[in-house]
Amino acid sequence: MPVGPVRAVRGRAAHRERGLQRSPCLRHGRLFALGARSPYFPRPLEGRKARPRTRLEPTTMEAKPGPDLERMRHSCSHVLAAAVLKLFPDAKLGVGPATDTGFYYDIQTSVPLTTEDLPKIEAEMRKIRERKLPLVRSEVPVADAVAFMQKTGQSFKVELLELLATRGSTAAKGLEDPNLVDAGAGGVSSVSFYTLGDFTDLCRGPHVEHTGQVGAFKLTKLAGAYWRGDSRNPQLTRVYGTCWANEQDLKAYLHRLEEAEKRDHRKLGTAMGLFHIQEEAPGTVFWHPKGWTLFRTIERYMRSRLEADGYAEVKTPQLVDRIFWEKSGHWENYRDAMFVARPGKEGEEEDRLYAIKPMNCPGAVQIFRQGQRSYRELPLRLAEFGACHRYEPSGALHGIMRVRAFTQDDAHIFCTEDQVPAESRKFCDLLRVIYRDFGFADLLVKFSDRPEKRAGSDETWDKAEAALEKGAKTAGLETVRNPGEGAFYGPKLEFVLRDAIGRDWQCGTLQVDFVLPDRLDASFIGEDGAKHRPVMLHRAILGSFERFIGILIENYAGRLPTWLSPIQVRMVPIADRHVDFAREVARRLTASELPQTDGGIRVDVDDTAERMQKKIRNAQLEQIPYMLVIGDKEAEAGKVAVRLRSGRDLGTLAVEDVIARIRAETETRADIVDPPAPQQAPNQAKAP
RNA sequence: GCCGCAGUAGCUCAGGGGUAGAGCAGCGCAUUCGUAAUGCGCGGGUCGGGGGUUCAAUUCCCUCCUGCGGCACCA
Repeated sequence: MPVGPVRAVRGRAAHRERGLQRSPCLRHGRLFALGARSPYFPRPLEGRKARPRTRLEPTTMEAKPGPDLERMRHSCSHVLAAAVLKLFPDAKLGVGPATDTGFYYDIQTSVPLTTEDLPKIEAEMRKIRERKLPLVRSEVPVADAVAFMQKTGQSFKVELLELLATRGSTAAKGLEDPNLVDAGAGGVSSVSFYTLGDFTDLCRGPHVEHTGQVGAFKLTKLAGAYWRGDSRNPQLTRVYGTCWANEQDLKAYLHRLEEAEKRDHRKLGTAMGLFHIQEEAPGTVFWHPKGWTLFRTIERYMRSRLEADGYAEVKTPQLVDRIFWEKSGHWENYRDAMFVARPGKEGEEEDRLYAIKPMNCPGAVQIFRQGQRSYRELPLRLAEFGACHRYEPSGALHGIMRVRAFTQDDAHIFCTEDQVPAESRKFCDLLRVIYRDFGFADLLVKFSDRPEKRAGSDETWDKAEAALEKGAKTAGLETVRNPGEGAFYGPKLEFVLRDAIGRDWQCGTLQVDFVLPDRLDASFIGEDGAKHRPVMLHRAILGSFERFIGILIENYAGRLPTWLSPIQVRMVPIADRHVDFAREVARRLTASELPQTDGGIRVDVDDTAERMQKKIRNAQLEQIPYMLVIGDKEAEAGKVAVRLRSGRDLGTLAVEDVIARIRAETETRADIVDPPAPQQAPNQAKAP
């Protein structure tokens, strides 16, 4: 029942619900509003075609909720509220809008709601639906509305009414209601009520005619939600529900949820033997051999791309005196989120307090500051696979996606102001190539400009924004404006990629920084012989390795492309007498030099006492791209029978041919010989 | 951090005030097999930690930890 949206909930892309919620770097509400006009890359990059990808979603329904479905869901939230009020007469209502897949209502009760209440509420809702109660709209003067809500004890509604009366909008936390821009600064003089039986709610509407038109629904979960999205406010109980035109659609939706769950990187990652997390180290990852192989493969790849693009790699200390962080400004802003460390000796005189680095940039500045820099050295690109620690709030932790220790593919480019556009462009080009190599074709770029609270003069910001914009433009990027969301020190581009099931993940960033060089006194000698401040570009492409690997796992549902697979080939000897030959083939594969690898093709031998069928089954379950079967025929001919994880049989090949295939495949970083079968049309960037 | 839920074998899960169970995995033996599960046998648990109630707690209560779903946060 949004009187005015408390959050921007107008977007409708299917990915919103699950995608953004799992994409912790996004300002949710903000992107929702932007989702409607996503300028994905206007044209495909030359060279390689986007890989076809499997796609679970969406049904037509979910892709295009349409006004009817949305209206129905909105009405369903009123039915929910009416049911709750019947069961809990003292309940105070907050807001209850429709969402992408259903609705919710924020409710405060004297006795907290529990999941056991949900079936009771559902039953009550069904009764209301059966009674086909009309939803009747009425226009009410604000004063009367306030009086009514006061009388019925609906204090949150009173608060909303007061906001409407004074501001004409209920928008919270700077989220403006696009539908109310014309309301002007003044407030409204009357509001609309909707009455459903003996339940009357403040609401803008529209609604279905009667409750019998509400479709198949199910209450799905309970969660706390701060009133008006502000953690200083009391927390209400948010009852979530999903609602569909009919039972079939509801079932289909629940099924899709299950399917998406199967991609969960926490489940898959553990099952694939990549990593684990345990209680004693919350929010930090134990990388197992296979997971670390994947990590290193990505790192090696990134390193080669960066080197080719003129970056030099550095490594800066983990542990730096607190004083340093005070200088950089981090202590002041992020002290609560920083880990600190003291020497273990107790009672010693020296009692310096160190902090584990939460970011790499101040360290990079120190390297820049050593000796005297010349303009001839610029742009100086310093890359660091920096391991950072941040004490993230416990509730934010999520598998390896949101952790307290992570490794960024970070780099800092020191340059002149004039060089910013060219450097931006160069970076955007690199980023696109890299995303493409990982199989992501869809990209959304946000341009976050000056925030209200900022450092630097307006002229500086004009320059910085213009430079960044020019860079984006020359890189051929279309951007969505993300007003007021820049860093306090400068504007940023934010790169959001879309995965195989349509979820968005913000990964890359490019930030222009005029502040830190000044704070940490970085300078270079210009052509004119005078000292100048460099501009600093902060940039990352993957974001964090941990999170990006999580995204890869979910995107590919564990079925990583060959170049990324920790094990690329599984030798399957049919009987014990074939093991020796299998081992020999494995040695030859290992000895073959693949691009981007340390040790050639990654292969292992299944020499267990299992039957060949079982070995193949195991290899399938492990999603190993190549299975090389060896029996009497192969051993005799010195060849191998090649099976792909798609189930395709390539027949019997010479070992050299297999090596050549895998080499070609890893060079192009695509599954050439074993393309995943698209379940539906390849993912298209839809303009909702 | 806040609200709700959960924690039982390596994994998935059942059970329940009176010495804990299945499937898979593991180990052993047999089998040596032609493209997604060979058979038989064996071992395995402070029932997340601490405290309380009780003759007796894995089960009930309190508390802490961790995880899950949201909210808030995300340099």
